[in-house]
Amino acid sequence: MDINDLKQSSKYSWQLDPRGHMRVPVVIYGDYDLVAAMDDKVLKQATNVAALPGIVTASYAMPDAHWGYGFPIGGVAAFDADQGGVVSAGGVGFDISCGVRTLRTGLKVADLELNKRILANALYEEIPVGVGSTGRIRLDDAQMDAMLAGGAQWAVAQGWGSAADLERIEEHGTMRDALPNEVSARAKTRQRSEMGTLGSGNHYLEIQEVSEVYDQRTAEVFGLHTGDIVVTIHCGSRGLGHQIGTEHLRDMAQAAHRHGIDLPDRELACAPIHSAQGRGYLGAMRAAINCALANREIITHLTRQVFARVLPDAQLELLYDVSHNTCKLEQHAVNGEIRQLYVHRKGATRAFGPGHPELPAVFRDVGQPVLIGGSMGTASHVLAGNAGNDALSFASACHGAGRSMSRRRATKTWRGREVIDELEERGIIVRSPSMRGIAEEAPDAYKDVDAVVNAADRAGLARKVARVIPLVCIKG
DNA sequence: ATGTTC
Repeated sequence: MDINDLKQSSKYSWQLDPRGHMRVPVVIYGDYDLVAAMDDKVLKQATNVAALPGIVTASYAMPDAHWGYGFPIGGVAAFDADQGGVVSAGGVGFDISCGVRTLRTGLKVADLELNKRILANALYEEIPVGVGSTGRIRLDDAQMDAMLAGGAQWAVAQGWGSAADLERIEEHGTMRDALPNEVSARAKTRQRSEMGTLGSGNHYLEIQEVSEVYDQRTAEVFGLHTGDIVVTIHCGSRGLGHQIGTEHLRDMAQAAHRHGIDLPDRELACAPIHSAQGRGYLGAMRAAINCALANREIITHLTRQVFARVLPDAQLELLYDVSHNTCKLEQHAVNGEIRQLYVHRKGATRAFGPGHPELPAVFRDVGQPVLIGGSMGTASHVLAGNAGNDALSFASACHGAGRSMSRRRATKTWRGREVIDELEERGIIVRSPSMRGIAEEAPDAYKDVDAVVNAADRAGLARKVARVIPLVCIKG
């Protein structure tokens, strides 16, 4: 984008003041190079979001932002229901509650040396991955509704997970106020056999090594040390979330006029929070959040079974589980006044700072773990929510590296096999059913995750704690 | 992201 259109509001933020239909400014976080390299559509889409009814403070874009459906991916926007505020299916995205969880293993790099390939093969064997993949679990109607209401707590109660994990999951494992009855039969049918599956696209399961620690005190609280082996799982709500997104985008676009909402872009389809349609979407979306939380818990269970067989000394303990495609009702201070706001984070991670009452006691002093997944073959990062970020981004940070090249262009640029061979030479084992998927996900189709994370850190959104590098990647 | 143009 032409960065000259923006005024630099701090060393790592850029602002567009309200004009035209905008009700609030746009604020984009990043250094000069990151913001200048962003597609024009990021600014256009963030500007459109700034025009939606009931938006509060600003329409934000994180340092990894790129253009998406309606809202930018990497977008954060909060709405006040009592001031005509809206909820937007496009503001959450198709992969509802897509997110990341990281597990500590108690292993060091040397423990993996002999078994790395065996482990990679066993994980690839046991964890269903790829488009349309199904698992061994089948849910009947009653079980489906219980899952959609209970999330990871439900999974644990079924024996697929560990009760100790629950406090280390956002919402303590269960998204409240989910409405399974608002989820269509078609969405439920699509999900019936997909519990405990990774999916495709940018989803993955990685075995990683902690390569650097930046914040010793926080890393100690998180239980991370240089040379530690961790497992990170990135996936979402599979066919169910996608179906809910598809249906509600369509319905919201059709009904916007009836609600008196003038959409600057049809893709920004939304409905008043105080409307049957808004309530219906929120209920279904929360059910999809539970689906994603249950899904990641089940995949964790499968992962533990594989480790128990291959490396019985390992103890997989959850560090934390974060979602980065959600709309959540949260309390935020706006100009000194506490307000209840519906915060959309689309490709943005919640990053509650120290002392936040939602956090489990273990993180109370240091802030929430903010898990940033890199692209395949590159580093990932663990950050911690910063005091004061409430005023910067409704306590949000980036979610990953962010694409810099379209999937289509990536498939014309790389062959999957070559990408895998190159990674293999660097000691990274990749297993995937889709060579096209691998080409789409080639490391260079993404921004530099280290630059993105540095910008988030320096902008004050979240602070760097540790960097991890991949050893094994099971890719969708 | 996605039973990958339902």
